[in-house]
Amino acid sequence: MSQQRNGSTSGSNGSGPNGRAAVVGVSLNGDAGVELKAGVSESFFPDLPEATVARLPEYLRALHHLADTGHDTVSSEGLANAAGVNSAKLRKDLSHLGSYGTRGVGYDISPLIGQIEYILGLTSRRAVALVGVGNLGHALAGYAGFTSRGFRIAALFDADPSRVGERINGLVVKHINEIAVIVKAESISIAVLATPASAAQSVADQLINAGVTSILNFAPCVLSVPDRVDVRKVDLAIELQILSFHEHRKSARINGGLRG
Amino acid sequence: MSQQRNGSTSGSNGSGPNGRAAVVGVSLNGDAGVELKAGVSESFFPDLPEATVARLPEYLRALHHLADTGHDTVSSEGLANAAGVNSAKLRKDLSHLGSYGTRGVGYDISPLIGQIEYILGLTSRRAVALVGVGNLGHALAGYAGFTSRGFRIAALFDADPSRVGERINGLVVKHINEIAVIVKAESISIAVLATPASAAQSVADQLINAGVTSILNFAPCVLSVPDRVDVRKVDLAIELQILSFHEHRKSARINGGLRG
DNA sequence: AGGCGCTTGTGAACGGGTGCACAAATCGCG
DNA sequence: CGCGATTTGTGCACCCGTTCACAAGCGCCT
Ligand SMILES: NC(=O)c1ccc[n+]([C@@H]2O[C@H](COP(=O)([O-])OP(=O)(O)OC[C@H]3O[C@@H](n4cnc5c(N)ncnc54)[C@H](O)[C@@H]3O)[C@@H](O)[C@H]2O)c1
Ligand SMILES: NC(=O)c1ccc[n+]([C@@H]2O[C@H](COP(=O)([O-])OP(=O)(O)OC[C@H]3O[C@@H](n4cnc5c(N)ncnc54)[C@H](O)[C@@H]3O)[C@@H](O)[C@H]2O)c1
Repeated sequence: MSQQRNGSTSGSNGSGPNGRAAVVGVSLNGDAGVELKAGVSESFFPDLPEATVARLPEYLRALHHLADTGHDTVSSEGLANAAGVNSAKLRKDLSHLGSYGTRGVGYDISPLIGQIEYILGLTSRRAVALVGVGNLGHALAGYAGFTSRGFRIAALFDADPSRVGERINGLVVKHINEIAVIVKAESISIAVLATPASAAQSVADQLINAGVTSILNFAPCVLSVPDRVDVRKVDLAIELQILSFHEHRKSARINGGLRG
Repeated sequence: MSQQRNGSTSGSNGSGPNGRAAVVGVSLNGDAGVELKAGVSESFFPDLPEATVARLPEYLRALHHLADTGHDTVSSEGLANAAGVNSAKLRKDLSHLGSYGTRGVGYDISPLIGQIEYILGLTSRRAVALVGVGNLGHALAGYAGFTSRGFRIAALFDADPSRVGERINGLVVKHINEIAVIVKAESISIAVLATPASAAQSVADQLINAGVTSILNFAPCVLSVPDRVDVRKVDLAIELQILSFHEHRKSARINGGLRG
C-alpha cells in the first residue's frame, strides 16, 4: 500500500520543476474554501495543489529572512528571487491562499508569514519523535533548525540498551518499547526515522500503531503504510546518483558521446 | 540565475506523482540515442525524462536488494512494488533505456543493474568533496551508504582551524582554502555542502571556481550558480513542514474545518 | 507443433503544473 | 483629481508526466 514521494530537488537553470504531483489519496480534499475567504483568515482551509504546498516552506523561509532584514513588503519578483522560483509561479501559489498582496505595491510580509504558517499548521509548535539515535540521529537531535522552524523534538528512541538513558540536548533517550506510551502522552503525530533500513519497517509499524500519522524516513528503503499515513523520504545516495547522472550526461556531451 | 529543485518526497497513498518538470537549461539534450541502441550498450546515451532519472536510483536499490536475495529476474509488478511505484510507470521508465525485459518472463536483474549504473554514471566510483565538518558533516563523513552506492569521499573541508587536521574515517580535514588545489588533483566534480547557510553561497562559489559542477546543498538557502552547475537541495525543515501541512489538513477534516 | 497464459512495451487519453501575457487594481505625483 | 507607473491576479495554451488498456511477444506445457 502507499508509495513514498521521491525527493526531487533540482537541477540548475531555467525554471526548476519540482515536487511530484497527484498522490490520489493524499489529494487535498474535494473543494473547500473560496466562499468564507475574506476576513475569516482563521479556519479557512483552501484546496492547495501539492506542488504549491511543497513550495510554501521555501517562501516562508525567504519571508522570515526578509522580515529579519527589516523589510515590510516584497514584490512577487523579489520574493520569487529569494525563494528561487519564477514570479508568475509565486503569484499563482499565493493567490491560492487568498492573497495578501496589493497591486502596485507587493505583499505585506508579516500577515503573509502568518497565513503561510497557519496553512502549514505551524501555529503551535509540533511535537516530533526521533527514532534511531546513531550517527545521523545525533546530528538531527542537535539540529537547531528543527526548533527554529516550528518543531520540537519531544522524544528520542533507540533499541540499543547502551544508548538508552543517554542525554542529548536535554532529552533522555528512551527505549523503543516505550514508544506507544510516550507518543500518546506527548501527542506526537510526526516521527523522524533514522534507524538502519533493516529495522525501518518494523519501527514504522510501531510508530503507526502508537498513533503517528506522518513519517520522515532517512532509511534507504520503501515503507509500507496505510493510506492515512504520510511518508516522505530523504535519501542522500539517491540525490548523489541523480547528480551523477547529470555529470555523466555533461561529459557525454563533450566527449564523443552524442551531440551537445 | 538558476533555481534549486525542491526536495519533494512523498505522501502516502495512491500513485505518487513525482518530479517537477521542465528545467529548460538542464533539459537533457535534444534527441539522441534510439538508433545505435541494440548491442551497443556502451556509449548509448538516451534522452531520459527528468522524472524517470529521479526514479532510477530507487529501481537500482531495489534491484541490488533482489540480486542479494538470490533472484535472477523480476516482473515489472515485482520491481514496481519493491521500488514503491506503479508497474506501468516502471515499464515506461525502463523502456526508455532500451529495455532488458522479456515478455512473459520479466527483467533480467543483472544486466538491468548494469544498464542503470551505466546511465547514472556509476561505472567508476565518483569522487565527492564534503564541506563543513560540523554536526551533520560528521555523520555524513561516516556514512557507509556513501561508499556502498557508488561514491567515494575524496576530501573533507572546513573553515574552522580547530577542525582542520582532524582525522575522520581515514581522511584528514583540510582547510577550505585548499579547495582549488585538492578538487583539481582529485578530479572532484560533486560536492556536498554542510556549512551554515550564511557561508553556503561563498563556499559554493569557491567550489564552482575550483571546477565542481554538481552540489548537494544541506544548508537552508537558495544558491545562485551558473547554468552549467546542478544543485540539489535537502532541507529537513521543509520536509517536516510539508508533513505538518498534511497533519493540519487531516485534523481540519475531522474537526469542523471543512468537509472531509 | 500448437495453443495458452503471462508479461512486456506502448498508443492514447487525461490531469496537473508552468509560464506567458494582459487586464485590473492601487499608489504617488503633479 | 486624473494620469502614469507599477505590480498583482489570472485566463489560456502548452508541456510533462501519469495511467489505462491492449496488442505483441515469449515460454511452457501438452
Ligand atoms: N549517517 C548518515 O549521514 C546518513 C545519511 C543518509 C542516510 N542515512 C541513513 O540513516 C539511517 C541511520 O544511519 P546512521 O549512520 O545513523 O546509522 P547508525 O547505525 O549509526 O544508527 C542507527 C541507530 O538506530 C538504532 N536502531 C537499530 N534498530 C533499531 C530499532 N529497531 N529501533 C530503534 N532504534 C534502532 C541503532 O541502535 C543505532 O543507534 C540509516 O538507514 C542510514 O542509511 C544515514
Ligand atoms: N545538523 C543537522 O541535523 C542538520 C539537518 C539539516 C540541515 N542542516 C544544515 O546543515 C548545515 C550544517 O549543520 P550543522 O548542524 O552541521 O552545523 P555546524 O555548525 O555543526 O557545522 C557547520 C560546519 O561548517 C563549518 N564552516 C562554517 N563556515 C565555513 C566555511 N566558510 N567554509 C567551510 N566550512 C565552514 C563550521 O566550522 C562547522 O564545522 C547547516 O546549514 C544546517 O542548517 C543540519
